[in-house]
Amino acid sequence: MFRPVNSKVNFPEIEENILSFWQEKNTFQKSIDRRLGAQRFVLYEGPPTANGSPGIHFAMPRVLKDIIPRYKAMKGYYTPRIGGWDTHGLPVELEIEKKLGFSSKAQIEEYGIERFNALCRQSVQHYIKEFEDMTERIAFWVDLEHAYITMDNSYIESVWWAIKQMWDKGLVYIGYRVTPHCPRCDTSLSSHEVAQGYQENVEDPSIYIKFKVIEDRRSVLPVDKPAYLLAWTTTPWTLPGNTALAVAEDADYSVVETDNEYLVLASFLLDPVGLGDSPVVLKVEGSDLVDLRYEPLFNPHSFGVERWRFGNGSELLVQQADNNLTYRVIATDFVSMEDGTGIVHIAPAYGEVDYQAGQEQGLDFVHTVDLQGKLLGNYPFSGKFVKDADPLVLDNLQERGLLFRSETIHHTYPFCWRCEAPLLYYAKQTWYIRTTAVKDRLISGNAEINWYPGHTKYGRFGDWLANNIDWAFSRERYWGTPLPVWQCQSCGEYDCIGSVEDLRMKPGFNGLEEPLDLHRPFVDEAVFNCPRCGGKMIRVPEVIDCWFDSGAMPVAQSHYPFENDTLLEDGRFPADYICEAIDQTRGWFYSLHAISTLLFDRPCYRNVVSHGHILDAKGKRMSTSRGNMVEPWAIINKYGADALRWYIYTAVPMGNSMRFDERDIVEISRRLLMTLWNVYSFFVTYANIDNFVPGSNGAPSEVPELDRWITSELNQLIIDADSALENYEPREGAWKIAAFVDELSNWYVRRSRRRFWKSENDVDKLSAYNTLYQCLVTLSKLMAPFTPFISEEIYQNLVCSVSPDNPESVHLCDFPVADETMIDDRLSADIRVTMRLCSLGRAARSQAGIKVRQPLSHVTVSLTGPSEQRSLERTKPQVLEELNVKDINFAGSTAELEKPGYVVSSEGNYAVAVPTDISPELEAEGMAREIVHRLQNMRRSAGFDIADHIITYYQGDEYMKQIMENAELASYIRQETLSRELVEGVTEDVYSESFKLGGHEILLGVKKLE
RNA sequence: GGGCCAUUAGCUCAGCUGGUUAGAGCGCAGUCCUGAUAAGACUGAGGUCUCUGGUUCGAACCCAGAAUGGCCCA
Repeated sequence: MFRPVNSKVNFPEIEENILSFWQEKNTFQKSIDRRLGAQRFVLYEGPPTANGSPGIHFAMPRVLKDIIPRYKAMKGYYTPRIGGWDTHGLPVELEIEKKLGFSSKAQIEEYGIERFNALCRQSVQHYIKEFEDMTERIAFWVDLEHAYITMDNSYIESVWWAIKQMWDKGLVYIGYRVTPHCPRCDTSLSSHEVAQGYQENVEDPSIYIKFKVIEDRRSVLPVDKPAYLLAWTTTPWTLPGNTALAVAEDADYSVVETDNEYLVLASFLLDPVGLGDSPVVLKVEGSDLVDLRYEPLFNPHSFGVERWRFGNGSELLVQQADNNLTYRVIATDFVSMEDGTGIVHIAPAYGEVDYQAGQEQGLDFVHTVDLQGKLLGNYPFSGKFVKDADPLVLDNLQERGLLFRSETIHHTYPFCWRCEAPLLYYAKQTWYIRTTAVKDRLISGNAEINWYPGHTKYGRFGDWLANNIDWAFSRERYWGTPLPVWQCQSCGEYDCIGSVEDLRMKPGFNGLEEPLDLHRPFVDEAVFNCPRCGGKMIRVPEVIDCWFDSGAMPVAQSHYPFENDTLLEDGRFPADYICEAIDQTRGWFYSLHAISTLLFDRPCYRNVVSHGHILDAKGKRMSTSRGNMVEPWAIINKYGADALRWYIYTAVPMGNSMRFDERDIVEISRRLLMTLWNVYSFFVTYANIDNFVPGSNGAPSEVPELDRWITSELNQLIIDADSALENYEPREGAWKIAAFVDELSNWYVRRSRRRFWKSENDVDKLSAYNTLYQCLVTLSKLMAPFTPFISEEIYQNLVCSVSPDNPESVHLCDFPVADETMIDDRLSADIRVTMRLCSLGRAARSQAGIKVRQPLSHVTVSLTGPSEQRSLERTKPQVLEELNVKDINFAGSTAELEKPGYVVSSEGNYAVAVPTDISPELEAEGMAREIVHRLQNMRRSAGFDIADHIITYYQGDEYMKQIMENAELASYIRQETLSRELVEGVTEDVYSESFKLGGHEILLGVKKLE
């Protein structure tokens, strides 16, 4: 006996029970252990940032991650998978700052880094708990007990090791990076923060400045008067940092003559600049101006400021003082012809594109502003805040006759979202990793990776690699992996530390206390002696980019190489599969790839799925401020995790963004899960009545057609689902499964119902039971990776409850293997024709207004050709029954069908005609069926069990009496309604209802037999 | 401002290598079927395949540009 199943089902409740079952049986661990020794299939878990409560964005990648290893485990792979948590970084710090009401780094230092970091640690620990609950509830099977945590000492130590490897290869260096910097908070802002602080209509100076061309180098320009290049800027304070002027190579420039000088600017901009009426003495191309040299407005050497020059990558080399310093004109592709003069002032320290140009063209680099936004050196405006210095710069230039024009402009400018100080684009000292040194290998390694969707490979990711720049990986913050670099206070020597042991063994080491915590401020106390000069080595203040943390997980999760030193040989590296949202292309997908290539010269993942983001039902990005976040718990508690999982697999093609609409989940629950559940509950109900025991009897010599058909479909489904998952296309597999469930319910079961409830226990009935049983059990296995809960529930009851020899969980089963000999394409085609004709027949009936319950003598059909006619001949009984007709006639053409007395329905080359005249005999038969229908409903209303036998009472007019007394019809009615007899006269003590059927009154009563 | 992706019925999505009249589900209106079904069947209404050009005998599909939305960079 199977456990009885109610057709009413509460999925969340079932799922909770299954979760306890898995926990009790340790099923996840067993699913791994049973494959010990088999080939590994490795998932790398991209660690979620444990900051804030898990939203639906958290559930999505995890569901997509889960399905593949579950499938692989069933396919025989050994699939241990380790969870992980990203715990460092600015978002965590910001949350604590908010809590403490801080708005600057100074406040953090005042409060104490130790206390501050303790709060950060506490915060992520709190959230990890919430994330774990959600992970478990959606059945993402991953080892949370041994999850790697990026803030653990062992993790940090591996990260140090990785950095040291790169250091030893000469791939770590100090350079500058231009970042949006808040001079008041003394910190860089992330792009997200910058985006929050844009203000429109900000007033700024708009000035045109003259740069004097060096006489002996201006062969292209007339020489009788001094010549000036005219440039434009809205940030006069950056002018002391100017080291080049840029032109557009293919643009036209004009040389304009005024009283005592020549001015050079883009021809297109003569009018807007106010020189439209001045005589143009010469026209040149931008390329003609390239390499012209000009005098700096402010020679840094005259104002006590250092001059540097770009070397390799972002490296900067100090330059000798030069009182005759000149700069040159360069060509770049970012010179705008929409405003300004077509000649762009370049200050590599104060702009991203400026900086890049500096790097690419080996320009000079002059830094004239400190981190608080005050000008350095001994300029007339030194010590002033940049915005206050602007007018003084203008005065100075005016005095020297170098200011052509000065006005104001209103534009959009970014401000600090916390303190509203104007942000400065500012080159800061930053530690770099020279990823460009392995650029070719990054690109060739990418060729070995399979991307889903495929376009990302040479699109978004490939482009990113092709334009690779060195990785600025240091951060001037507190809660992060400390950069393991120490510097000598005396001679400036640097040393990189690759392990805790390494540090402790340093001569003169002191200061790292137990219990060990490698975070600031504790690590900052570690000091040792300089190997070169014996001076005191102290750690540099930076921590590292948390993307480096997560990108180092292939080694750091195993504390490699301090433990697990066979990692690279034993199959745990590289990963077979990783999966995250598309924004990780330049995030984790890149940091993994870069670090792996730098350390091991090879990629660390073979297959990567990048999925799109979840948007709200209107297609807008979800955000707390918009108030359109979807709370995953609410969805799960209402519909269950299986429904949510299925939705995530099927809603959109991989990589597209997904509009989340709760109504779609409702539909999945109803259309797929409930349909499946009802098939299952139907099976159990009748199987229990008949005491069906699975596999109790061999197949009948001739397997009935319907059973062969659904078995054929089932085996095809196995192939389809298998290949879909093999190809990382869960959506394809899910669709095929859904289509099968639909066929199973709405054709196989619908057509087979009578076989299950007929009273004889013949081979046909047994075949039906065996077939439906096979379908349900196989489905539970096929669906196990997709919908682990309902699969388990069905498997437990259908398999475990009756045969304890089988694996104790569906997740410990092998993935089904198709028996291709059972696939019968001809039969599939036959049934397709049958379904089509039944559909048309029903349509024709509907048009004619004749209920299906009313038998008809025949239908006439027209088909494409002889093969389809043979199809129909083979499945004729199905059509007769489904359409409730006595016979089928064939017509040569559709035209033949259209004769009087028929209603035709057609589609393509198919047509079905039903006759509209109905004989009294057929009408009586129809009436009998009508009565059966009413009695069945009454049985249900009266609360009888399906198998209860009854006595039926009736009272009606002469016509009704004739029907009830007609031997054949009465026998039919008795059989259908399990009535022992039909008795005329309805007594008070029975359940009764009256009906008017086809103009005839009848009162019916039913009474259960004891 | 640049790159990638998307845009097909009121909604969510299919639509193969360019080839007959562009499909499904939901929703809506109606009819029917049903002792597994909270389901199902049938009919109907609903389409400028985002727009504008181009290529082609033929374009939802290929090309160019634009718009809108998303992501990533500036």
